[in-house]
Amino acid sequence: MIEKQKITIKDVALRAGVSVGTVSRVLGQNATVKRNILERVQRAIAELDYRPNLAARALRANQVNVIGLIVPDITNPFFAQLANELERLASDKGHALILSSSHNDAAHEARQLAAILEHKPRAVLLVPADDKQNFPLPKKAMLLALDRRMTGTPSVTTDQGASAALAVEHLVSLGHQRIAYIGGPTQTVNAREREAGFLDRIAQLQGKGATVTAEVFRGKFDFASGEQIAREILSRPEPARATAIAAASDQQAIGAVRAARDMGLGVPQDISIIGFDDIVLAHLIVPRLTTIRQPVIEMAEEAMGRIFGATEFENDQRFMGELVVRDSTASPRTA
Amino acid sequence: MIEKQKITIKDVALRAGVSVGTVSRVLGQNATVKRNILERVQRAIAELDYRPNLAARALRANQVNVIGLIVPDITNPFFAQLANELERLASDKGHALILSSSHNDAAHEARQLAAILEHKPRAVLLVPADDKQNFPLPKKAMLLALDRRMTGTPSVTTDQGASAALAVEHLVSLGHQRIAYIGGPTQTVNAREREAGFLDRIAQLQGKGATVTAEVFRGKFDFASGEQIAREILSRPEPARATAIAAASDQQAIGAVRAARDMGLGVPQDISIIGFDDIVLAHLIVPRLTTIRQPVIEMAEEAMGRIFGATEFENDQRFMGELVVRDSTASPRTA
DNA sequence: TTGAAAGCGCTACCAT
DNA sequence: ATGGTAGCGCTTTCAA
Repeated sequence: MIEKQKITIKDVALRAGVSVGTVSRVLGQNATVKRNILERVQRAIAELDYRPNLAARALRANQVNVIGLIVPDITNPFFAQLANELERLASDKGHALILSSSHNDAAHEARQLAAILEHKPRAVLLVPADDKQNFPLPKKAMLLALDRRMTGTPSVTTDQGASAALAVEHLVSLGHQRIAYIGGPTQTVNAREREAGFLDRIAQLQGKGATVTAEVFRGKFDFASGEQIAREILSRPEPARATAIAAASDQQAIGAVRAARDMGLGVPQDISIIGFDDIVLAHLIVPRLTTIRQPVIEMAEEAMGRIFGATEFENDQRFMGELVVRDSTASPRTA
Repeated sequence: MIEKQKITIKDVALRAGVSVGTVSRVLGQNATVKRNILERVQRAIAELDYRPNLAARALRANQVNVIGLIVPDITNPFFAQLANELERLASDKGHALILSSSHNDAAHEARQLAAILEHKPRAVLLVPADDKQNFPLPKKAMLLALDRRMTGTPSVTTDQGASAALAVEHLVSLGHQRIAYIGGPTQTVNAREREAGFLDRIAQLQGKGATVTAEVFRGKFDFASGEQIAREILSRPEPARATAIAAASDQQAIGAVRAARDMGLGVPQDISIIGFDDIVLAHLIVPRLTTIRQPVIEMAEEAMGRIFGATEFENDQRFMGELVVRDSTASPRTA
């Protein structure tokens, strides 16, 4: 144990033979300080191993080098990856990341946000549980919705509908005509937008004379939901059964793969399965999962770029998803 | 946008017709305040919706209601689950969680720790990348090693060796005699302790006349490492090939399952595979993974219990792992 | 039991 | 360009 930090700006000023104001100026950006004084102060700082007291700065500036992040569930691999990228970028900028989970509960989320706001963060990144904000927006602290849009708040997201349409195109190009869609909880915008985008594209193709049909099932975004719903889908008698399952998340898709295997069905021989997100696990499971990739890194960089003002973008920035074809989709046997 | 918070203790004092000192006393624990005054102040607080300024408190107390958490990698499902539990418990106690990732880099970890310490957290929980601490310990801030032991620092961990031995017992009881062990990176204590515990139990059984043997391979804790090493193990000609693979992490084990399947080998018919950790995914993959569960929730509760002083434990608290038998292990065909 | 006031460490303003 | 100093909001003495 070394002894507690107690070196203040005063000690530095004393050693450098200048006033505290001068030391503060050296510390700050716009150092209008003479060269020799500057060096003297910097030497004193180094020699004393002086670290500025963040609490004092926070009190003075009413702002602290912290970024808040609220995700629905950090054990969701997609959000873990997002948090990972954000932490890395924040750390590069000398900012700490305060993490909390809303568990997809809007009331809890509001409480978490209020708690984080009391720490006077530079900004708060929120993956909203509900797209209709149910809390007063902070004036000074910057709030940015991430991955899911929220009314009245700027956002950085993937275009859910257009991305989901890619799944339709892939399956149809493979020859699938009966598709089951496993949607997410309808209170999340993303679940709704993905579903709408999916169905719209189906309808569009039908309008062009295609014989494709889609049936919608809904659950949560997690593994268990996907497994359970897929079991229901696959227990139908063969001729009427869907030949492909499109899921609103990779977790659901992985659950669906498990259900198929449990029921003795081969993926993709007996049933094609496509996910959404492209979590790391997607290319590690058996079979490797075809999915729609959300550009996590780009989204994280865009969000941080906005916070640190390096960029001046429109309020709602949407990225495009990308189809990643792997081994869980193929043409239906009867095609 | 509502307007910025500006209600201070002064406003409350004014409205309640008391001094700021009295308001502060009401706010604190040991409120030696007359009943009617107390109520008056509390009413003023409620009416004004006063929230104490955390930065000012932090400056005064040199301490803030924040818990630091440094994990090697938040995208590792085990650490995500740990972070999730910790965040929940911290939130219950009115503390925020500052998260950062060391990426298993001791130097980076030291920097992250220093950065977090500057925020004057109530405590820092560390899953150390290296068991030999390479940074000065803070005096006042409480440092607690979690999941992995570290010399000179109190810790809350699972007994790695004894838990790994459970895997040996399970496989041997199934009749396996040639076992391959996929270890983790030897710079982490847990990898070493698991491996040592595993091999010690093997040696012990050999001493009793058992014909069991183990061969050790080493990689990282991740999916890819497990897959790659399993591929090597399984590419040996059949008679000499191991009939069971024990991995140092569930991620490795899942990678191994993928390798086996890719090579046309059935799990557990052709090869038994057992993991370590019991991440959520373990019971969702195909086949459901037999593994050794680490008691994440208990560990998180123990850690938080110590931080909040509810408990007075020995310096190094070790929990026992638990064998969870699922579908990825069976008797070898030749047994 | 309550009020008054010092002071935590820092930044920014006003003098010089 | 530099020094001196007020004051951010709070807790905790010290008096009364």
